[in-house]
Amino acid sequence: MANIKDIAELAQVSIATVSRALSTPGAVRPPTLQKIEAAIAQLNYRPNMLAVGLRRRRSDNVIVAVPSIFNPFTSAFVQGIENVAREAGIRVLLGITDSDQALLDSYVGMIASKQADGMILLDKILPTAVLQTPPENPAPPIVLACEYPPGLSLPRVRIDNVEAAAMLVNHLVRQGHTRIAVITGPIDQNMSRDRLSGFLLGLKRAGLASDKAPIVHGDFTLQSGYDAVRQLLAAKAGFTGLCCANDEMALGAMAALREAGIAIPDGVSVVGFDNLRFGAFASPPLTTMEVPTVETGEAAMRLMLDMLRDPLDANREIILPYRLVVRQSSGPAPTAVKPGKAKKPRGQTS
Amino acid sequence: MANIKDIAELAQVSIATVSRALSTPGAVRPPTLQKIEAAIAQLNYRPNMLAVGLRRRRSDNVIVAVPSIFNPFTSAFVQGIENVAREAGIRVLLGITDSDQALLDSYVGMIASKQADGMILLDKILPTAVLQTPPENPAPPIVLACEYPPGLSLPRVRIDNVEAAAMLVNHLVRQGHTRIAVITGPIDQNMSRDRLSGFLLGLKRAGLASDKAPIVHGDFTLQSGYDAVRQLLAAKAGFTGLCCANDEMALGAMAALREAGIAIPDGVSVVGFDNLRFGAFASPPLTTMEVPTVETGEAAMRLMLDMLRDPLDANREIILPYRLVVRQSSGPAPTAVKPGKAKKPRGQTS
DNA sequence: TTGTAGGCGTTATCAA
DNA sequence: TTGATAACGCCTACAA
Repeated sequence: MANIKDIAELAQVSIATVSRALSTPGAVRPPTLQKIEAAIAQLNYRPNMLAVGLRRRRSDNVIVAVPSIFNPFTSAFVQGIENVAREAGIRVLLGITDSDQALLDSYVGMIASKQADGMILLDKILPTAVLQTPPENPAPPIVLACEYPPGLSLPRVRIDNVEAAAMLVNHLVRQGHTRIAVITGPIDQNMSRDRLSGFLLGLKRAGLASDKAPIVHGDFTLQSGYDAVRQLLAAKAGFTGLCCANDEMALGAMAALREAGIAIPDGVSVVGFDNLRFGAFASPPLTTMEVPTVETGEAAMRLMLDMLRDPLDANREIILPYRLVVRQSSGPAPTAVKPGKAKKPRGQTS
Repeated sequence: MANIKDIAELAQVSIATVSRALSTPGAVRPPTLQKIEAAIAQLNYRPNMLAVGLRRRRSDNVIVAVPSIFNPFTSAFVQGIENVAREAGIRVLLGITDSDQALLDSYVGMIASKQADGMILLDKILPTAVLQTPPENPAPPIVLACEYPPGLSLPRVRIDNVEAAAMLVNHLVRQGHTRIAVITGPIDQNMSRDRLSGFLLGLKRAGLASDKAPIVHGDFTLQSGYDAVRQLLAAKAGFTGLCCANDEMALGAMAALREAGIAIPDGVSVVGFDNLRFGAFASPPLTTMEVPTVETGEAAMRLMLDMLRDPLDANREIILPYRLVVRQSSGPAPTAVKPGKAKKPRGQTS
């Protein structure tokens, strides 16, 4: 593979000039530039970015640490990051952590070993390096997109999960629902806790006893939504509204309700969170809270670019908007509160 | 940030010894090793992988090029790649191409610029560098996981989409279906074409006129499945079985059927492809063809490791198994074809 | 077993 | 505007 020296020889100039032609073409006389460009084309030369990075002391890589990629939210988030990374000439390294501390720390280590310039973190756990906060050396460039402990002052991007969740409850309350059950996400996640707080806040605001609301803990999977409803029904929790901490669980929950012969929304109104595309085509289409997934990734990457540019300045927080999407899975509360049976899920109008 | 020289000074040895301690600890006397390790710990030293790569002439990065990450199949595929990459000490770079030739070529360029050692490609397009096949310099290390033009001899991993699709048709045929419609994926993709061929092959094997089967082209999205069914119904294509080239379209198709008041499977049996997890919780649960998504990624990465180890040897093809998953969206063909409202079992499109 | 020294391919600092 | 040349941090013959 040709290197800068080969180009210099072929073009009859010094390697310094070739380097300049590459980085500051304006500083090279046009005829010289042309010779160099010809040589580059002829030898099909590509600068060795390892060497460039070694000299420039940066890699132009940003590592994105996510707990799992089996997740539409993650996909969208990564897509957003890619969008702005690409036009900034930054490569995105994907690190899957399984929420394993050692694994996450090893990815953070890639910053120290110059394989990446910074990290965007979408995980419930935090790197040891950040938690310990060694006072002398500054924390590595990290942007948070999920966990946000109060003590730390890292740049972060998020939505107001609390208010968004409260708005979902409010939507049900305004339809006359008073018995509202909740399926939470994994409660070791900050986001899940926030959404739960929001659901409870919504109940409280409506004057409903939030401490008596039936609450089941799920883990964001379809199966856990399904199981949660079975559990609620077995406990005879008599509810007409069901708030799920994400759409995937809501879809699982709807499957369980159908199986139990409970009509949606005539028997139970179901609302989800995230506006997954599958929700729109469910039976019936799912009412949900739309959160800006791609935009979250874009904002996170912009924050990272800021931070890389000026590590001190970028201590910011970005809060993105949310939006209620009403579809047919939610409707007026039945007058008599009893999960009736044998009604086939019917109808939808796009 | 500390470098190897700092360690050498602190440990009172030469940098060569430190380097050895890192790469071949056995070649260093234990007491010396201890001093070095102590120094490394004290200075919190991490080797600069850019410099290591420059010397060793490799990056230990593999780039994975995918058209989009908004796709459960892609997610699983990448997960599989990560699985085996991690234990091989290889980092995975994710490149999203949007199926854009220039973008893909720019990712391939990362191999020439030493940012990555090879590429795993899950896309319908191929790099210019591969297509042109410059006779002198060998093609860059690329593993194919989707497109597989006969002319090329790159390592590849895939499933037998043709036979798998035929098996789906056979499943319907054995239930007595004779009027079977097909929704294809984007036909510019090899995989879509294969699945279509397989559907047609299945019809032919059953003695059904495959050239008269109603066929609508979709693009693998929920919406396109929905639209396709509307189109079929509008054309009065009178079918009792519906083969979709992926689950996502099948779910969209089911939504459209429900909307039209057609029962599933009593009016129309629907089968999909991929065994998406959402299919199991659909209404009714979707019959589908399970393909080994994670395993495909794992196999692709193993092929890549082989290729990196010995570029000449690794000209192989791996074909992975598939499995029919029967759920409630498919059932016996109705004896009299009159699903719900407003539909006659006559006429056809193609 | 350890040390010396010459690259790996670039960039950047000086002079010229 | 161009050219020498010294880093960047590490690895690896080759010597000792």
